[in-house]
Amino acid sequence: MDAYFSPKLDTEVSELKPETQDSKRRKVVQKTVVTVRIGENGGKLKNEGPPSDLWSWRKYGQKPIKGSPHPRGYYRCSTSKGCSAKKQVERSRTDASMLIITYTSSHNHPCPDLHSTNLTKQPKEPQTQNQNHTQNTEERPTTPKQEQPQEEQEEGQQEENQNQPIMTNNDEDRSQDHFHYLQSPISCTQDIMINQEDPFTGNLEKTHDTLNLLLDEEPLSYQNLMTFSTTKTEENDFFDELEELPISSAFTSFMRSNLFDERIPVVPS
DNA sequence: CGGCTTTGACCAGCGC
DNA sequence: GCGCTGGTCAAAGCCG
Repeated sequence: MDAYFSPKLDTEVSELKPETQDSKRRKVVQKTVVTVRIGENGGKLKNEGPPSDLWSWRKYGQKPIKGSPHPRGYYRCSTSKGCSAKKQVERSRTDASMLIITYTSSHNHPCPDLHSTNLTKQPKEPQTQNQNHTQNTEERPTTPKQEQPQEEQEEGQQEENQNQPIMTNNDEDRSQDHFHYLQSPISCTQDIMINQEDPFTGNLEKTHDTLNLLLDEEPLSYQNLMTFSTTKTEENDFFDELEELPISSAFTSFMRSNLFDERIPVVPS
C-alpha cells in the first residue's frame, strides 16, 4: 500500500450490487455497494470538505467489523428529516486503499440542488466541488442498478483492482465527457460522473496541478476531492472513518452512469 | 443555539 | 436455545 501513496486516486467503483443478497443478516433491503479505490493518502478530508455529495450525511454509528481491521461507519441522510437514505462506509480489509460504500434505502426528497445547496445548506461543501460529486446517485438508489454485480465481485474486484490499478480506460474518456455535465446545474437526475483516475494515472505530477486548476475553475470530481486529501496525507487513521464522505457520491453517480457499462457484468451464480 | 461526531448500550437476525 | 455479529438508538461533548 505504501506504494500507492501516490497522488493518484483511483476512484473506481467496483460495483454496485443491487441488493438483496445481503439478506443474510437483516431484512432484505435494497443496497448498492460501491467499491472505491483511493490512494493511500487519499482520504481524510474531514477538515477540508467533507460532504460528499449534495446530500448531507450524518454519522449515527460506527462499529468494528469482524475480520476487518477497519470499523464501519453508519451514515444517515440529514438533508431531510424524513429521509431514510443511509450509507455504510468501510475500508476494504484486504486493501486499505479501497473503500466500500454501501447505500441503503432511497431519499424521500429531491436532491438538494446546487442552488439549494449553495444557498441553504452545504455547510460543508465549500469549494467548487459541488456538483462533481454527484448527485443523482442517491436519488434513486433503489433502482439503480439493475444489472447485478454480485457481492462476490466486490471482493474479487478489490483484489483485481490492486492488480489492475485502473481498468476503466473507457471511463476515462467518458468521465471527461461527463465531467462537463457535472458542471451543469442539473439536478440529481443527471448522469454525472466523475472522472476518475485518468489524469492521475497517467500524470501523477500533473495531478496536483490539475487539481488546483480544477478546484479553482472546475468542479472537483471525486478524484479531485481525493486529491485534496492527498495533498496532505498523513492521517491515514482519520481516513478510515472520514474519507468516505467525499467519495461516496462521486462514485455513486459514477457507477451509475459508466460503471455499469464498463464494469464487468458479473454473473451472479 | 443548532447540528454533527463520538461512544456505549440495546435489539434483532442468523448460524450452530 | 445460545452465542455472535451487525445495525440502530440515545446521551454527551464539541464545533461552527
